[in-house]
Amino acid sequence: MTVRVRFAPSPTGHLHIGGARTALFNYLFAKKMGGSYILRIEDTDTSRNKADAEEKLIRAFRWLGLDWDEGPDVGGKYGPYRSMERLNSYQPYLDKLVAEGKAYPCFCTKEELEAEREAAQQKAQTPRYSGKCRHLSKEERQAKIDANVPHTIRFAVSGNDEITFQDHIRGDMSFQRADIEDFVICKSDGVPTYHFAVTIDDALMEITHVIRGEEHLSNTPKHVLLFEAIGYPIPEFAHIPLILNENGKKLSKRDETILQFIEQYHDLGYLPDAVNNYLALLGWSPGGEYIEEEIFSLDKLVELFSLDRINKAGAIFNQEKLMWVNSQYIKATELDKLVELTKPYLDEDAEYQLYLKQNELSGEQAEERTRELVALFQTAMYQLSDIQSLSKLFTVKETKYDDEANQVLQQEQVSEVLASFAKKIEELRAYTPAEIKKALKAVQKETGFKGKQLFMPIRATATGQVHGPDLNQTLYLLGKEKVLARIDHVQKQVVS
RNA sequence: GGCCCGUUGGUGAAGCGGUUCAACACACCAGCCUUUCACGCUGGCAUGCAGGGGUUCGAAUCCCCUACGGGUCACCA
Repeated sequence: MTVRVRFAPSPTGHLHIGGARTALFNYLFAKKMGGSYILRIEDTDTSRNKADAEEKLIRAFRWLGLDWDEGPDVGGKYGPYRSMERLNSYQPYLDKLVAEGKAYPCFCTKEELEAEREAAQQKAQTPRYSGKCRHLSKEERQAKIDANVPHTIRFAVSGNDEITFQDHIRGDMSFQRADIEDFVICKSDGVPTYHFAVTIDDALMEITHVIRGEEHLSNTPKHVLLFEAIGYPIPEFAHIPLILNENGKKLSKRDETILQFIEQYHDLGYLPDAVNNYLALLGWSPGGEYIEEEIFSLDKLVELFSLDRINKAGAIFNQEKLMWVNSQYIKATELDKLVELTKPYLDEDAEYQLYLKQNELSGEQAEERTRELVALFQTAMYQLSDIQSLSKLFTVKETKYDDEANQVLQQEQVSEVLASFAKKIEELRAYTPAEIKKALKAVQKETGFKGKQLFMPIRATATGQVHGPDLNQTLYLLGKEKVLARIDHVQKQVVS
């Protein structure tokens, strides 16, 4: 049997990290098993569908590199891959279930149902459908249908036994049939509900494994019932634990304490494999010899993945760890590639553009400067967009001296070191990192100060901070004029 | 509230009845490297595995109860 899995989102907005992680697990499993990974759009909630949502979803997935074998845009033998284009597939099953008495029309209005629900809740009872339309006589039914009374179709759940199924992650699951109400499988506008659409779709598309979020665990008995009713084999299930926010709650799309859309990570300069890598580790971990590693390429993840190593408990999303994973990928990226990826952030940065202009850098020189910057900050970037704040070190006109810097500038050797250094760089025939290094050496010789006593005053003076990238390179990129001006400023203002 | 699911450090997690079982990673702290900084490296960080009962010669690992957390109870998916 060939494995066939699917990710079946509804097109209601951006792809979020939970969906991406579910899709990733499906993808990894399919690839690992040599099976097919299918993208299917469940758009039966016509009122909530957003026009460009599918397009955004697809763009985000393409960026992540989770390509599907069958889907709305690439087609496939089991198409179409949008529920609303599959209406013809659902109808015969609906008719059959009604004809067999396994489903029936329900004429209750939303208002009636709502009232019943509220009444039940007031009495602290579990709200559930009364089943009143189930017992309508043939004649009553026909009369209402002839009178065009709007109706839904409900699935008739009867019996007292248990519904059981196997979950790859949780083991044996069982639910009481009596606890499941007669649920709606077709809405009054003739569109099937999600429950009906997914099961028919999964059945007809010959899906072998349903890997989805834990929020669907309690829906699963309904699906099992439907598979049985239409006489199709029941797929295997794997309900993966939820991704939680830092308060341990299920992510809500309105939750703004956390960046939860893939697009946001794209925009901030995350590398797709870093996102995949981190997401894979949320709720899953490789066993065996790889247990002490954390960085895995997509191919490696495919190789290592298995459903039984998925955790049971929900996982709190930790943005810091994602950032760290991303930084590992940035460090491992070849400079040429990294420059290419980072350049857009500098291109859109007004301050950097101004800096290039003021330093009369254009064309190849500008490219070279960009490259130098990226190289300098490669180990400091956690996100590619960090280049914008990092590069302020060079582009900002007036530097602010922070407390630590001011403290350094109180030291008594500062004035002497600065004076010597200013003189030395004035004498330089070329203002390059290599020459600056020599000048620093010369200052050491002349003043006798070295190490922190030598470098700190200069770094603090030139940048206003005591932390930063390589000093030679920093001084070089700052430009001679700026460095001299700041030395002058410090000599006059801060010291004394 | 009913029904499900879960509970190892701040976070992700390893562990799947017994030779250090409380790995590893993020974060944090300390030190080293670097004539400065960062990267990196090294070390520290749960006397205990939600709590209480069992089972067993022996339990984080099996069973039960309690507590807590989460999911779900729509003509949403």
